[in-house]
Amino acid sequence: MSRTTPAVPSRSDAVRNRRLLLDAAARTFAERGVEVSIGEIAQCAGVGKGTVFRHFSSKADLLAAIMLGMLDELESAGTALLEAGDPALALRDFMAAGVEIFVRDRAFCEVVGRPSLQSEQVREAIHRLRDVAEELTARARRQGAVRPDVTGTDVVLLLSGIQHTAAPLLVTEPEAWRRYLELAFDGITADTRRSLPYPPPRRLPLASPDAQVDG
Amino acid sequence: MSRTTPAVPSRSDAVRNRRLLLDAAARTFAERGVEVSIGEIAQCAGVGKGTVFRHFSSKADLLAAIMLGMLDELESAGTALLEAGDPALALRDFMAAGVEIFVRDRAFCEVVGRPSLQSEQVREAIHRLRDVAEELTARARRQGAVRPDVTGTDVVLLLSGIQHTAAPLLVTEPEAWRRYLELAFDGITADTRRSLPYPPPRRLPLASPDAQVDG
DNA sequence: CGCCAAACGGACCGATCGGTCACCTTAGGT
DNA sequence: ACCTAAGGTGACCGATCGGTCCGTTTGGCG
Repeated sequence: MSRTTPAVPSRSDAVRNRRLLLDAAARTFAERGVEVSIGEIAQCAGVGKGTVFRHFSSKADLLAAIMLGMLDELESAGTALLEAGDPALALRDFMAAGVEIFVRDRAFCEVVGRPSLQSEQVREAIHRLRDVAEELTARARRQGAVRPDVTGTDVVLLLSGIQHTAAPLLVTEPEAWRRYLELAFDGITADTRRSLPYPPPRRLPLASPDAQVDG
Repeated sequence: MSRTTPAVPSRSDAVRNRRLLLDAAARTFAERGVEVSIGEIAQCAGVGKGTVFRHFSSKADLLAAIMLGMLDELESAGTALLEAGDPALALRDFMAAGVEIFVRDRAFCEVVGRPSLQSEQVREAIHRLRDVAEELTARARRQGAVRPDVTGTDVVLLLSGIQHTAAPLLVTEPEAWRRYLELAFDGITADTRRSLPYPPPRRLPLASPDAQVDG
């Protein structure tokens, strides 16, 4: 039973500020994860902290609004791909679109990976996404392109797994996830064996030297 | 330049409390991640909060001590497997051991996945682990068991990826990671195709209904 | 036993966070 | 131009955290 503030206000300054807030929050959450403070988001949007809570009843509410937007977007992409000619390629494209969202958005990873951060609506959106993945997978399976025991749930779960595989490389090799998507896809498909499309990373990148525990 | 308190104190109560603290911290970190408070760890160990900081100069120091222990353990397991008869099986067993650590320890996942939580020693331990994985992989590759362009870095990165793939299923199906380990291993190996050893999950588990953002 | 350095413990500090509220500004209809 | 309700704002609150400090306890040696 999440308390949601009225969808879109009427006054012009209110709609403008709501837009600014959503943009700022999306950017900030994506870059630094769910731990960014409301104050920082407000400052980034150029409004006062109180304004945030006028538009969103809580931080979780703001976060959910943004997560829902991306989940719906991915679901739409998946639905569109159901009409594509090549079922296997469609499934692969869907997975690529999914991993790209994970890669670009740190908060997205955290929310998907931690159920305690998920509102009821987010959970429902994830399940809808699973359903679309199920259809895409079934279509590819009927064509014999994927192993018979691979499900849409597998596919959705793999999105997060692929992102986390490539995560340590993101700073130095932002496209490395393509390598692991290919590897996972090769694990999913039956007999297609081709060389990986991305060169192997030479080393684990040494990240920033600070070792703080706090956020 | 991490400030580390003297390894092991002399007085009997001090050694006992240090042991209690390490055990309590390992358990608590494993179950609830790096965000557990020092106060809670102290209470769980049956000592005062000040005692924690007598033994470890900071929370990061305590965390690093525990992470180092597990990293060293895994490295030893990998080194031992270098002597095993079947190189491919040895690599697979190493990966299984690695994923099991990830699965059992939430803080371990968080530290490996977030460089800002890694002390210099932890980073070094991860690199040593990478080296061992490299040797294991090279051995399997020489035997023709893995694709020629798969590296030890790939293997280490996949450990985290596999864990995160199975993470949402952990509550209902604690052994599900074996399915994704097999899938990843099939992606790594050349032509070995066998049916997955774990049945596909029927649904995404619906987790606890709370949606708090705070720790 | 008696002593004292080492260890213990918890009140305390400063910082930070999400969220509230009472006061002020302003959009926009008349 | 004016009025009013909706919107904006930042000081403020309570909770929590990592870390400190100093008065108290205790292990173990002479």
